Amino acid sequence: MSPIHWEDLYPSQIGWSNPLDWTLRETCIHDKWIQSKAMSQNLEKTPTWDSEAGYDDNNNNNNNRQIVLLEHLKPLEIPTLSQLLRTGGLGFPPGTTHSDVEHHLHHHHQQLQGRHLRGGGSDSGGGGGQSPHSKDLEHFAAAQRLAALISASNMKVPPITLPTGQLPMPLTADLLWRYPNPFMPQPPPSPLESHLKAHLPAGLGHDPRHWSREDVSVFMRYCEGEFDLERIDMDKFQMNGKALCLLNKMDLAERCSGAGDVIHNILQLLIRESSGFPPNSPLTPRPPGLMTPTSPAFPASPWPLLTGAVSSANESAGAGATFPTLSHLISQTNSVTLSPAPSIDSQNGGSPKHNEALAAAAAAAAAAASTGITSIHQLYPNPKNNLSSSGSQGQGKGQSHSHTNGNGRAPSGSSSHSDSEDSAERSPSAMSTPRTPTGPMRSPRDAAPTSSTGKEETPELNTNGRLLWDFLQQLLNDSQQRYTNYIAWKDKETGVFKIVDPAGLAKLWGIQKNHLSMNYDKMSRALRYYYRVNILRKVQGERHCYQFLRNPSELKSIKNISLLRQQMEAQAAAHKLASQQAAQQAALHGLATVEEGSNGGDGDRPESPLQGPITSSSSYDEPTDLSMDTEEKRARLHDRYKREFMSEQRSSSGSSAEAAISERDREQHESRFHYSHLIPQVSIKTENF
DNA sequence: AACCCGGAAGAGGG
DNA sequence: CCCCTCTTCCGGGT
Repeated sequence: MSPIHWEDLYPSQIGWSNPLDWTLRETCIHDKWIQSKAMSQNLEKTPTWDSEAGYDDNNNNNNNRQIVLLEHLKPLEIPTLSQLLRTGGLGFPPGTTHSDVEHHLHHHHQQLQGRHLRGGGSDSGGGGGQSPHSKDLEHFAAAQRLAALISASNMKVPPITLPTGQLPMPLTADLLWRYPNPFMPQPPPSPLESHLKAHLPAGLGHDPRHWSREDVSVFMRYCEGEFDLERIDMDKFQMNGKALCLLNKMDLAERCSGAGDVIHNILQLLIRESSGFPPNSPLTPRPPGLMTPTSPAFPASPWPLLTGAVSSANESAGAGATFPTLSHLISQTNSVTLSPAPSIDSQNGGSPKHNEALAAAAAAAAAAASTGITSIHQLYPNPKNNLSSSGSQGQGKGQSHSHTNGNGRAPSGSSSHSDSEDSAERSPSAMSTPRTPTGPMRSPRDAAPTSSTGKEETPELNTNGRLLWDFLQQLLNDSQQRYTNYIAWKDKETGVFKIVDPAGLAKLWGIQKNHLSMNYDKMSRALRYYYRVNILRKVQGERHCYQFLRNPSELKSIKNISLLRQQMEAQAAAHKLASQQAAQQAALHGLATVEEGSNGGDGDRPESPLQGPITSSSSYDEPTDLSMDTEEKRARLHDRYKREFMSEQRSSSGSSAEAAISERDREQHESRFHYSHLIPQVSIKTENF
């Protein structure tokens, strides 16, 4: 049918190189070739990769070429690997496992090469695709097509740095394996796991991340003996469990060549095993799996997180090579419904057994995934020995009380943290997986009726960390204080926080937004945009210190910031007029505004503040004004003011509604979340600097 | 040098 | 197509 005979094209264009080494173009050709054979009925259409469109290559800093995060995964459109395996979609008999496929591919690749070398390649033209040979190819192709499908969908995968040379294929089988399918159910605990658990030397906790240095030694010795490993140089393992867990396969291999693999796998098993189901991440619970660092098949964490988690910050390091994974931060707006089974999921559909298994698997995967993360973050945030002096403080507060004015249920508004959590947990991610007791969300706070149930009428925005302020809030209010090495409250009451690690935080943000070239400069620009809407302000004189001017609930209830901005600016305009008049008067009196000027021009609006900054309604003037160029800005404000006014009029209740909202908000939240000290706080400059 | 600051343009998603 | 929220650059200041 097709004028082009891919059969002919295939071998000549691609040759018989290792599919894992194919270039984009080769992959494309291959795909088409395969397509021409209509080999797979399960896969509707093969995406073409004839362009580099799939890559974010237009960037100047092309060292950031990447394949994107798994953000907008559309599960139902993508057959999962397991599904394909089940249905034979890959050409493998049902029951074939992930690693089976891998082995199969490898094995046959070798055979293919051999055959080709022996001249067998020629049969591609005549075989019509049914020879064992082409069958083999189909297997390759299937894997690749799956990969292509995955990438073709909006699915985003962890950022990876690609070599600068020729373009690699979009998602080679290799990649596919490395970045396991998110929906691939985690296998049940293997016998090995059980064995491990049962046979660990006494005194060794099951969670390696909690091991002390001595524990690590004990463990290494144990492994040495138990698994008959070559001798391990203990000097190279003078570290605690957390550190040990941060070593990736390669790190381990360096330290104990032969045993590295084994050690790594064991650790991964243990981690997975021991970390039941950590609480949801502060941010978007992400689809399970994709980044599970504990994937049995590829224990090497997909995100090289482990490697550089610590130093990441400083190393402007190329691309995503090093930094803690934010996988759990990755949004899942479209929270992945356990992809595979449209038919299967839902509470009572299909065989309960299968259902259960799926759910469990998903949960397990999720757990596993967050596990890795947790481990990472745990390394940082250790509340004890951490710089996060403020962090610990925040922890106590944020976590337990500080907000819980209504005992019992977590007021959605009270603490930002509960907020975040709230948003995270209530997210549709409820996906097919019913909230089983083992669900990803069983944490202390969760024990209490989750706010998800009690979420008030206030339709709070569920931004899930996609907005910068939300992202920051969520990191700041992480119930486990995992990010205090990046950002921490200086004074939660007043909303003052410090970016401890600007570069690192920027990277996290970059990951979140999938702008891997994000840096502090850019991120801070975004922060600065918040000044004018009174979401943030800079704490004068202190580096990397900012202050939230609105509590999270308030923020969340703001439908869109621009509205807020308009509102603010309108107020500002009004206020400005007033203050100008006042100023004039003052000037007349010779009082002037010395105060204001002295304070770095920021004027901290000491004026209005009586009621606290948050008082959106009563307003205080705009932060902007400081930055403003009077004239111009004023004009602009006026403009906006008018516009806003009009729009308000239009929106019927207009100002009153708005006022109502802010007022309600204040009522609801202010009591639990005061920024009331704002003013003093702000004006206070931490001297030690 | 490392922060800050905002303007300008434009990307990208909704 | 518009709007919003950044992202990316940038020139300038501290």
